[in-house]
Amino acid sequence: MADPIVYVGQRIAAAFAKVGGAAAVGVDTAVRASDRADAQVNGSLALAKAMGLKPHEVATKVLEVADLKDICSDAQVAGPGFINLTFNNQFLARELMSSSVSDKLGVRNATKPCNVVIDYSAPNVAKEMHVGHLRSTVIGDALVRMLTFVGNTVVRENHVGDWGTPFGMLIEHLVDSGETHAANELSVGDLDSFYRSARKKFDESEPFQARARARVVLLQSGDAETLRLWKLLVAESTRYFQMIYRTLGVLLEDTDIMGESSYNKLLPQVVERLGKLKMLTTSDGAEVVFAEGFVNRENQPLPLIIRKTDGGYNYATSDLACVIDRVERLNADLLLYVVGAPQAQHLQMVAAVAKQAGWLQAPREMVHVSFGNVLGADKKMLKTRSGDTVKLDALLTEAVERAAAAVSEKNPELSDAAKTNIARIVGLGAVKYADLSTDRIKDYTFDWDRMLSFDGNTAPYLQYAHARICSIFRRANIDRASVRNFSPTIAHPAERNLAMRVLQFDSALWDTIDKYSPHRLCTYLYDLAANFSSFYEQCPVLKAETETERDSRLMLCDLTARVMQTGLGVLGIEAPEQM
RNA sequence: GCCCUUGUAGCUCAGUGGAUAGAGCACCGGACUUCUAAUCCGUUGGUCGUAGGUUCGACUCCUACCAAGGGCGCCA
Repeated sequence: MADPIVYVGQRIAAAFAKVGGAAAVGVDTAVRASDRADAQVNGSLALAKAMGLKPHEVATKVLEVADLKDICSDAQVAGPGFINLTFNNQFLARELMSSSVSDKLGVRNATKPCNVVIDYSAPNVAKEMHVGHLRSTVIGDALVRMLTFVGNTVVRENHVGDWGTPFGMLIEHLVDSGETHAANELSVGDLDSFYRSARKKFDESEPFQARARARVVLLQSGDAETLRLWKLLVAESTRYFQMIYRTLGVLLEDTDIMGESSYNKLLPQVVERLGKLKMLTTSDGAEVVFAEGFVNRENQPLPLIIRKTDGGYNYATSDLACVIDRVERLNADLLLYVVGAPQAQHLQMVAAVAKQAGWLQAPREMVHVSFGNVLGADKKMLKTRSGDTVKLDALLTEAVERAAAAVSEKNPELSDAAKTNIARIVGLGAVKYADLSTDRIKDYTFDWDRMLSFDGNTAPYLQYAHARICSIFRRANIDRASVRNFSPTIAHPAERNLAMRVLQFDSALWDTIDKYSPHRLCTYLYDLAANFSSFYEQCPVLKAETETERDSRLMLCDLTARVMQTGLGVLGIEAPEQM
């Protein structure tokens, strides 16, 4: 356990228990980072109230009892009864060592590793991926990496929209266009025009509508020729998705696709099982479940529609099938849904019904990792100048182009190959980081200049800090791995700030995981970069006063770089060695 | 109409019931013969939407209201 704050927390909690006895139960004895010392403890005020004593007295007693000699150089009561703790430098050095030689840089493994199924990305077949898919894909990818990093088994599921009524019209349009021509159109990535043409025909031509409807029936009844045409559409789209995922550098693969169609066989079972449980009600000709606590406009109970009046299933049925499949086939303990905020009520209803049916029993749980929209400068949904949705591949291309211009300007000596690679890493990193670094629940404003800026809470700033460290080792021709056993000595304040920050990686990552909020790790990494930049200005490494100091700083630099690289890594962002 | 989310500096955003609410941008002023100045250091800037309540203590929890966005029966 590397984080000094977590470490001292155990001793403080023990001291509180000793002082307060039964009164200390339920009192928040948490140790927190402080701007007045290294850490502060506020629990004395609450405990004093419970015991009818003065907070200052309680704090004093806690300090008398607490065993802090080996880790704190200073511990005192301040203000009304706060305890301020200052760690001694030997303790910090020891913790840095343990972090440096640990394969996970001091990050604790999950106490109970579990099976996590993450549902994310979810583009639609025969439709372009746009900025709306960016958030789900990028946030989902970061969660996959973080949860895997701490020892969980993670299953990626890409719930692609590959089924339903639109496929009637898409298949008929495919027939009209001719398969070869359609395949060409789809393979150049111009999926939207294919979809729009189909839609246009559907809206304008009644005979076409009739054909489309008949085709849906054929598709659902498993007609071989129809399925063949459908698979053609799916295959072209899958190739396109994979191209985007590779460009974006996310972990999703073809084999992660579990489209809506995958659950077809389970749908009748959902109805059957709900029927047996006597949960189904017929309402306006549809078979529905009334989950408690949900009402419609007229304040009447709001149903979850399992089977439509026409006998077809809809997305609620398929989402329930998903729950069953993930729990019973994949043995999922935790089901994450990285899905936009508008789906909140739907997912709540699905969860409520799944629980009521006994398919989702505690401690298994379903969590909606909800997120807001990407906005343009006008505060409305991000659109192109002509008012169209922004295509994801165009957005990524522009990001890399903009980064390339910046790289050429700032570091013209780099080889063309290096420039190309760095531009790719910086451009994609900027886009991903902009998405990850604000609280996912909120909408965020998309702004090229800000995300590619080298100042502030941006990917390039963090990547630059990492590149500078690499540069130190490259200049001096020192092997990074060779300094990892060096014993650090903490002397300079900037050195100390950096050390403290490095040691907080564990708690920052866990805090991020507990809340499924990548922006918390971003904030930490930004602070780390800022602490490093400050250190870099004030503390010469290669020209340190003594060899001991030099070795110590080399060790601290290497550890900082590894935390940065690993931290960015679990966010799905690369850290180049040169910029 | 009911429900959900959001509201913090001019702008973009952090903020775990705790002490004096923090960054970045912008503005203004400094620091390159130096391990990458793509950086650093400093100044200026606040009714935490409004009003109550709970609490030793509230940006944080509760209630009401205001504003913005979203959801509310057979699309997904």
